[in-house]
Amino acid sequence: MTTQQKLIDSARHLIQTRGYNGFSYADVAEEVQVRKASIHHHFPAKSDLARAVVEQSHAVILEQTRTLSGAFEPEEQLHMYTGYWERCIADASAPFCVAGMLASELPTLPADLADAVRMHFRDLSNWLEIVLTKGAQMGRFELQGSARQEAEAFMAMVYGAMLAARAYGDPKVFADIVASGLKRLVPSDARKSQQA
Amino acid sequence: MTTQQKLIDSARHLIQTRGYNGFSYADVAEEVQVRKASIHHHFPAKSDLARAVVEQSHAVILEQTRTLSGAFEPEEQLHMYTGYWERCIADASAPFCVAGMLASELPTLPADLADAVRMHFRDLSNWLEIVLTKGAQMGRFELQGSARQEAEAFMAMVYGAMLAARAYGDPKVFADIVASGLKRLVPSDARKSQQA
DNA sequence: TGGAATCATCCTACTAGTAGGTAGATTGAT
DNA sequence: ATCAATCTACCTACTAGTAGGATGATTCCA
Repeated sequence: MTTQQKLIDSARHLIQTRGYNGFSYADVAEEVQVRKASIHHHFPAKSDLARAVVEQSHAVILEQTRTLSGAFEPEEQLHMYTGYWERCIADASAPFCVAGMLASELPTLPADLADAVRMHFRDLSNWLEIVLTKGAQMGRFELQGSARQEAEAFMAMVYGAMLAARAYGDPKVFADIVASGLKRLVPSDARKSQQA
Repeated sequence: MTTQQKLIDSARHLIQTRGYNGFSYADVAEEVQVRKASIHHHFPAKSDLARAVVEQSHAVILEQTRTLSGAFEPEEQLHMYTGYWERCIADASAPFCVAGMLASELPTLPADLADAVRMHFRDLSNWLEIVLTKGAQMGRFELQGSARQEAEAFMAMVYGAMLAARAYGDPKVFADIVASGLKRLVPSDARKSQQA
């Protein structure tokens, strides 16, 4: 793996656990075992490094949602999305979404980095809206508001669940909250026939 | 107002907008128009100041929920709780809950401050659990899991909605998400009779 | 094929500025 | 006379970022 990628990986982990204002080039330098000046060679400013982290995460998610959308049913897609985070949080490999962490710090971020964060949220909620719309058309989901509203609400619950899991120091909290959120989308008659 | 209270108010505002790692004694000193050393006289360490902020907010919320619980119906109580934040976010006076902000930074916080944050979440979810239980007994709410689970999910959605509103830079996002969350708690037959 | 120039990478050494925090003097009310 | 509140002046540690040199691989060209 290239030094550049090691730097991004280290920065990602540090942002997830400590936030943008909570880590320094010195932290990255120690994790990757290079000098601070070497980081500046690859990423002149701290915001460049953080932006690279966000844009790479963004690209991965975009690719994965594209792959998922052709091959799986709407409810499976949602379940795979939440399941991904469930595993990340449970094994502590990624205890928080990078964009979620940065969103809480948004007012303090350099403009270019803030833009990258906003794009993540825009694309994620767009994808959720599409999945929910499709699921509703197929009769798999029962929406109570517009697909747009339900998508925002679902996304909010996922990020709120991450926050709660962190506050309680318990990954199970995330799983429980998200499970109840998924359950609410399933039509009540389908739920009853499953229970029977 | 005492200098001490001015310091707490300033710190609260700074934590809400910039987070614990995003503000310094120099920021507070400028807002309150005193020297840094004067802040250290009242709050020897930064974590002491932040803890005072959290504990004061905690006390206010505890008192308000106690007042509410005797005088209002469960659905009114929830509406007043979310309405409080709706107004805070809309007029930008308090664009984020202090404890929510600090929870995202939890791994970087001094132990005593982290404990204070955890207590806020514990008490808030306990209150929500009581309100939801009462509402369910009165037939005003239709819970799909245990009251405990529903309380955690509701809380997660409120905090996720704050995050989303910040990401989009639009207070209306918070209002929309929370409205859909409240709607979901109302039994479907009550909803139908309202629509009719 | 044998340099010679180029370039990316990484380094040591440094800067100016800011962080949280301390020592000790001054003020003013009780 | 005491004591809380505030101040000036300072400290050490750390921040992001820079200047410029060493290394080593690639490319250009005679």
